[in-house]
Amino acid sequence: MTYDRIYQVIKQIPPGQVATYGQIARIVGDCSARMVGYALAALHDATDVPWQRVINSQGKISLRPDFGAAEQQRQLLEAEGVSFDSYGRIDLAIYGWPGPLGPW
DNA sequence: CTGATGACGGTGC
DNA sequence: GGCACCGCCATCA
Repeated sequence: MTYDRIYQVIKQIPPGQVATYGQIARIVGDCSARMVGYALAALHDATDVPWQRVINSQGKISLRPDFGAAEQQRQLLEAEGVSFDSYGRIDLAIYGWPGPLGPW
């Protein structure tokens, strides 16, 4: 699985923190954020990957509300202590994942 | 094998 | 700050 690399990085995201697609792509070594997004799109409900902690550079959920996953994602993050603003965005300056090794 | 598509990012206007 | 275009690579028809 080519996405395994991406999943491994996402699994390293600690609770209460979120990471952007670009962040993941950068850590993995692949600059193509699309791969990260597509990797998550291939996920299923029963997965060990905390996909809810992966958001776009805007700090928002890219998923359309059609699937209802966005709502689930928001609830999961709120349960971890991540706060959403009135725009439904996350403050990356606070909850942004610094990286697997710490402050980058 | 070719073409189109997709949970995006960055840059330019 | 928002919108348009390009690139990037795996997957599907």
